[in-house]
Amino acid sequence: MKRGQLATRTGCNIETIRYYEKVGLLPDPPRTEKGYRVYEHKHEQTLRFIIRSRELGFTIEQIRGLLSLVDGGDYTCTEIRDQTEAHLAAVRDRIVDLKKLEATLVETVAACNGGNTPNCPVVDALTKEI
Amino acid sequence: MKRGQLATRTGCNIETIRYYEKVGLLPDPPRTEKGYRVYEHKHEQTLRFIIRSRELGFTIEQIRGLLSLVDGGDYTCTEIRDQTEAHLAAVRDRIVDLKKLEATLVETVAACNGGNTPNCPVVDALTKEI
DNA sequence: CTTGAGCCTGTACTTGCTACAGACTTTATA
DNA sequence: TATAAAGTCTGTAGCAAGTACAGGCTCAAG
Repeated sequence: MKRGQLATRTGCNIETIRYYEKVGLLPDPPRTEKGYRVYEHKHEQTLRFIIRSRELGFTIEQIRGLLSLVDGGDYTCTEIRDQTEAHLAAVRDRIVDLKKLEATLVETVAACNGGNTPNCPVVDALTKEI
Repeated sequence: MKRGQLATRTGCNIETIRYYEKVGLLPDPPRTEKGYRVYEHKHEQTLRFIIRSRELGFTIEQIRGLLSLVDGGDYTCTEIRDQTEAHLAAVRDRIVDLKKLEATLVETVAACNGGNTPNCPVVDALTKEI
C-alpha cells in the first residue's frame, strides 16, 4: 500500500505520515525501485496507535516512549498503566485550570452592564493583575 | 524605563516584550540617542492588558482586536462583552472535550489488571479507533 | 502517447514565545 | 580614570506538531 492509501485508510493527513516517519515514530518503510514508500499492515497498526495516542493528548515524546515499550515487546501492563495514569493526572490538572479560567471569565462578563458606553469593566478587569 | 525594568515590573520575559512589539501588540516605544527603548506608563498598562488577556487564554489575534477597540476609544461595553463571551464558550467547549478524554483515560486505566504480563488492555485500546 | 493523478524531496509557514550570538552602551567597582 | 560587568541592541534559530506548498518524477487510464 502506498502513502495515499494509508492516509485514506487511517484518516491521517498524508504529510503527517511523512512527519511521523521523520521524527522516528513510524519506521522507515521499504521502497519500490523508484523510491515509492510501501506500507504493510504493521505500519498501519502503528500509525493507528500514534493517531489514537495523539487524540488522547499524548505528546510525540510520550508516544515514542510507549512505542519503544510496546515494540520492545518486553513492556509490562504496569509500565503502560503508570504512564497513562500520569497523563490522566495532567489532563485533570488542565481541567482544573480551565475551570478557574471559566469562573474568571463568567465573573468578568457578569460585571458588564451591557450598555453602549465606553465604560467597560471587562477592560478594567483585563488591566488588573490576578 | 528601559526594557529590563519593564520586564521586571510586569513579570514578563524580556524577549517577549520585543515579540509583542514585533507582532504589533505593543506600540514601538521612543528610543534614546543610542537606540535604547524607553517605555512610559502607557506601555506598561498595555503590556499588563496583554499579559492578563493571554492568561485568560485570548490569542494574539483576539488581543489585537480587543486592543484596537480599546485604543480606538470608541469601543462599547457590548462589543467587548461579546468577544469575551465567545471566548468563554470556547473555553467551555475545551473543558467538555477534556472531560471526555478524562473519561476515556479512566476507562482505559480501569481495564488494566496491573500485572507484570505483556498483555495490556491499554495497548489494545490505543490501537482501536474511537 | 499524452494527460492527469499520485508520489518524491526539501523547505517554509503556523502560534507564542524563548534563547542564543556578536556587537554595542551603560553602570559599577578598583 | 580604567576596566570589568551588566544591560541592551539586532537578527536569527529553535520548540511542538503538524500543514502546505514548489518543482520534479512516475504511474495508470484513455
